[in-house]
Amino acid sequence: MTAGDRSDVEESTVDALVQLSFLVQGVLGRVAAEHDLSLVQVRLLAILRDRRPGMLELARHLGLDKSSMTGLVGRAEKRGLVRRIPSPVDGRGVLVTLTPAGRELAERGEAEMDERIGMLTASLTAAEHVQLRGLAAKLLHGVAGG
Amino acid sequence: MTAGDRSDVEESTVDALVQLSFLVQGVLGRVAAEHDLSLVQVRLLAILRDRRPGMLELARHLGLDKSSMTGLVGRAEKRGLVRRIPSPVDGRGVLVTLTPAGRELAERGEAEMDERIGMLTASLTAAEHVQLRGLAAKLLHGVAGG
DNA sequence: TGACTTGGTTTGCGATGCGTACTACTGCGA
DNA sequence: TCGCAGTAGTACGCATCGCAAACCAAGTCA
Repeated sequence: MTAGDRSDVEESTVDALVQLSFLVQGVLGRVAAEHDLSLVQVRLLAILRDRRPGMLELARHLGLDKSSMTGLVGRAEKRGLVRRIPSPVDGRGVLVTLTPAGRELAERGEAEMDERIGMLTASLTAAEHVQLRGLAAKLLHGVAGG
Repeated sequence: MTAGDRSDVEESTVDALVQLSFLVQGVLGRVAAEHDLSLVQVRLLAILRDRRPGMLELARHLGLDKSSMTGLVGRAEKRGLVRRIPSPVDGRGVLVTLTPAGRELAERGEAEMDERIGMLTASLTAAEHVQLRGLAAKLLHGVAGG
């Protein structure tokens, strides 16, 4: 083993985590595709549900280059999901906001994803739900925290 | 709530799961990118580590169209990671196999991913490792099992 | 005012993935 | 043995996606 000091037990945890992530992303991707959306588009709409950011801020949130945003927002705008509004405080700036159609799609999509992912966890007991949330929180924390 | 019969507690489990999957995929994607590979390429190499499938079988494993495989394998071949071998039993068929360079990259990449994902779980106790594997297994099972 | 910064767009490039059409080989029945 | 439906792959055209570099216009600051 290249990472010689990691036990087999830990390796298999890694494996479980990776497989799980592919499972979840697969479901998300499939649901998104049913609405002719990519995962990035979904995330875009999700962000816009409670914010009205500029292009640069969006790029930061999505981990994309600003030049990629132009296209992403442009395509979403062409589909009538999103609108560009000139910033009232900065003549260069643009604020991106959901259209009613975009909001509707965002909400429907989110509900559907909740449902479909929820189906995965349907067989878990209440205690297992708690466990899972706890573990996820701990893993997610480890990133921000240290 | 559209999915009205799902409790808030369950909703937040879904959220945890989704966030976790993005976290893991993000790490994987970053490691892959450091080697100029996409996640699909990594999966391709991983499959080839212990198999020598045809294009169609590969497409099934990766959930891609067969026409997408031509390009994927073609690019990998151009980079010297993979080789196409005419099938000995089927004149139409092609077997895809790792070159030594491809195998080397696949192994190094896998080790690195194990390590990087392992860093996420480093703070978990032994008991939590067991929990996590158990939960993942249960979720993954639910898919195949029904 | 002039230099620099900053928010966005444009352009060009390559990767990715799909659908369709096409080629070549297989297997099978008459 | 011939002929034909089915199968494995490829080629092509299209759209999305993401990056990098060049560029533009509006703000900032000395």
